[in-house]
Amino acid sequence: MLLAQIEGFLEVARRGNVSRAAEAMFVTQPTLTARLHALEREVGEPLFARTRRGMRLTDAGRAFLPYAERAIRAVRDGKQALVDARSASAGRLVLGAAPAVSTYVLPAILQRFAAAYPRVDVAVRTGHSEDVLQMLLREEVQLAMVRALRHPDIESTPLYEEALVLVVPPGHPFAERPKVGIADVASERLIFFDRTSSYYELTQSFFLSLGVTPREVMELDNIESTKKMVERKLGIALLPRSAVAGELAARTLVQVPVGDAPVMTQKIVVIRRRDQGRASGPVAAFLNLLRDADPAALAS
Amino acid sequence: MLLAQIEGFLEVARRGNVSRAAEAMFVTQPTLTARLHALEREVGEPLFARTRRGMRLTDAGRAFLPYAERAIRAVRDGKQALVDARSASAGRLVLGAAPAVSTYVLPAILQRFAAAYPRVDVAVRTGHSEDVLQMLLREEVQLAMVRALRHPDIESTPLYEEALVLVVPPGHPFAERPKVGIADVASERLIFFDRTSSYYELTQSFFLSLGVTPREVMELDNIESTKKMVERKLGIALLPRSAVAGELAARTLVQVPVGDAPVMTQKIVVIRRRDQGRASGPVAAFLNLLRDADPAALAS
DNA sequence: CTCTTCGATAGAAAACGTCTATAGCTAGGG
DNA sequence: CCCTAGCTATAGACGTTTTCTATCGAAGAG
Repeated sequence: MLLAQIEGFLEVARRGNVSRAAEAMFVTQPTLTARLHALEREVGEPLFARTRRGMRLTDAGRAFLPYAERAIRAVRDGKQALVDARSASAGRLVLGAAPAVSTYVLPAILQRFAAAYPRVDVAVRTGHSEDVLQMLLREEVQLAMVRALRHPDIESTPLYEEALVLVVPPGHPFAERPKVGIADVASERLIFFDRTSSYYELTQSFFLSLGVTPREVMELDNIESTKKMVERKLGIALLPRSAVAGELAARTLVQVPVGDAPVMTQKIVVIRRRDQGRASGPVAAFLNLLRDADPAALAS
Repeated sequence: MLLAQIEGFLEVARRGNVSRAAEAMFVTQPTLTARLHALEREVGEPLFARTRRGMRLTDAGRAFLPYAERAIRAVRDGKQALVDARSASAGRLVLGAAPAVSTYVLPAILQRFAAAYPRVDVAVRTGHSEDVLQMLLREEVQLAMVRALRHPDIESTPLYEEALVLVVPPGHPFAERPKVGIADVASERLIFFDRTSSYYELTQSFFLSLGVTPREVMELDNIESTKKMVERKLGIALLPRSAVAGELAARTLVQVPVGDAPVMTQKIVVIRRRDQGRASGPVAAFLNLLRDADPAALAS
C-alpha cells in the first residue's frame, strides 16, 4: 500500500470525482484511477461505487475513510514535527548538569533559551558530573554541562573555567588583607562542601600539592549551606566563583586572593554522545546559544 | 514519502540494525538502506546516527518516531476494519423501516442478526415509507424495509407480503361467522390507524374499488392503540397480520375472513441505493439473513 | 592480524508508475 | 433520436525507481 494511493482515495472521496481530484493532485486522471484500482485490489474489495456522476464511497470505503485520514495526518504531523525540531521552534530538550552549574549558571542561560525558543520544553537533571555522564550514556539526557571528564563515547566542548575563590565573612582578619598565603589558609577553619563531589578531591589534592594539610572543620553536601556557614563565621571556604557572585556583590561575603598559589580552576564542558550524529533542533540551538555566549559572562 | 520507507524506519529503529531489519522485512540490506536514505533525503536530515554497532536514532528520528508509528498503525487498523467489515464481524448497520415493520417484524430479525454478528452496531430509523426513502437517498440509512415503492435511484428486493386482515373483538357478531361480506364490513364501525400512512390510502381505495364506502368512526396514529380500541369493542379494524399475530394467538382478537373480496396485501420490500455498488460487510450479511429467512415466517 | 559484522556503494535487471490517447458508458439537450 | 458532454476505464509506450547481487571499507573481537 502506498501513501499516494491513500491520498488519492481521500481526495476522490472528498470530491466524488476522479478527474477533479487528479487535477487537484497534479496528476492525470488515469494515474489516479490506477492508484485507486491498486488500492482496491490490495484491500480486496471496492472502496468506491462507480456511477454516471462520479465516484461514491461504498460502505467499505466509508469504513476505511477515518483510518486513511488518520494515517495521512500522522505523516503530515510527523513532517511538521521535524521542521519544528529543526528550527527548534518546538520540541524537547533534556539537559544534565552538575549541581554548581545547575544552580548558578544554568538559570541565566535557560532564561535566554526559553525566550528565544518558547515552544521547546526544557528539562534539567542535576547530579554529580559522573552521574550525569551515566545519564548521558543511558540517553536520559541529550546534553550535559559538567566538569571536564573523559569517556570514549562522548565528545566534550569547553564551556568556561570556573575559579575556586577563597571567601571569608566580613570582619574576618583576612578580609582586610590584600592577599593571604596558602599556609594561612590551611591553618584556618575550612568548610568544605560535598565530600562526594569532584570539588572535594580537587581541593584536597590542591593543598597536598602545596605541601600543606588543611584543617577541616566542617563538610556539607551543598553550596548554599556552605555559604551560610561562612556568613555565620563558622569558617572560611573555597567556593566556585559563580556560586558566590551574589554574596560578593552584596558584601555578605568577601573574596580574598591567595597570593602564593595558582588560582584553582575547574574546567566546565558541555558533553554529548559521540554517536548521536550532528546536533539538530533544540540541541543544536542550545549549543549555538552557548557558543555565542561570552564564556566570562557564564562564569560570572 | 512511501509507507515502505516509514515501515523500514520503524523496523530499523526497533532493531538498531539494518541487516536484521531487512531480513525481518524480507528485503535485502541494500534495499532497506536505500529506503532509509530516501526518507532522510525527503525530510532533510538524518534520522539515524550510523555507528560501529549499528543504527541509533538521532533526536530528529526520535521526534519522528511516534508519528511514524501512528501512521503505520492507522493503515494496519484500517485494513483490519475492512476485514472485519467484510466478514461483518464488526462495523455498523443503519436500517430504515416502516412503522409496522419496525415494530412487528424487525425485532425477530434483529435478534437473529445480533446473535450472528455480535460486534456489529445496529441502528434503526423508523418512519413512513416515503420518509424512509428520503433517508436512504440522503444516505442516513444504508438499507430500508418499507412498502413497495419506486424511485430511479433505488433497487428493491421483495421481502414478504403482508396481508391486511379483519380483526374483531371476541364476542363480536362476526367472530362466530366463518366469513363475512365486504358490505358487512363497510357497515360496521371501522377503526383506521394512521391517516398519513400508505395503509390508509390502500384501505380506502380498496373499499372504493368494491363500490362501498366505509363508515369511519375512528382514526388513530399507531397500530398498538388501534388494537386496544378493537379489544375494547369500539369497532373493528383491518390490520397487518404481523401486527396482530400475538393477539390472535392469545385470543384477545379474532380474525374474520372476508369472503367476497381478495385478500388485501401490502408488498414489503428491502430497498437500497442503486449507486452503492455490491453490498458488503454488515449490509450484505443482513441481506443474506433476509434472503435465507422464510418469507412466511417474517410475515407471521 | 585475521575474521566477522556493520552500513554504503556500484551496476544491471526488473518492476512500477505515469503519461497520452482513446474507448465505453450514460444523461441531458437540441 | 441523435449528439454532445462528462464521467471512468483501458491500452501501450516511456522513463524513472526499486530491487537485486556483489563488493567495498571501517572497526571491533578473538
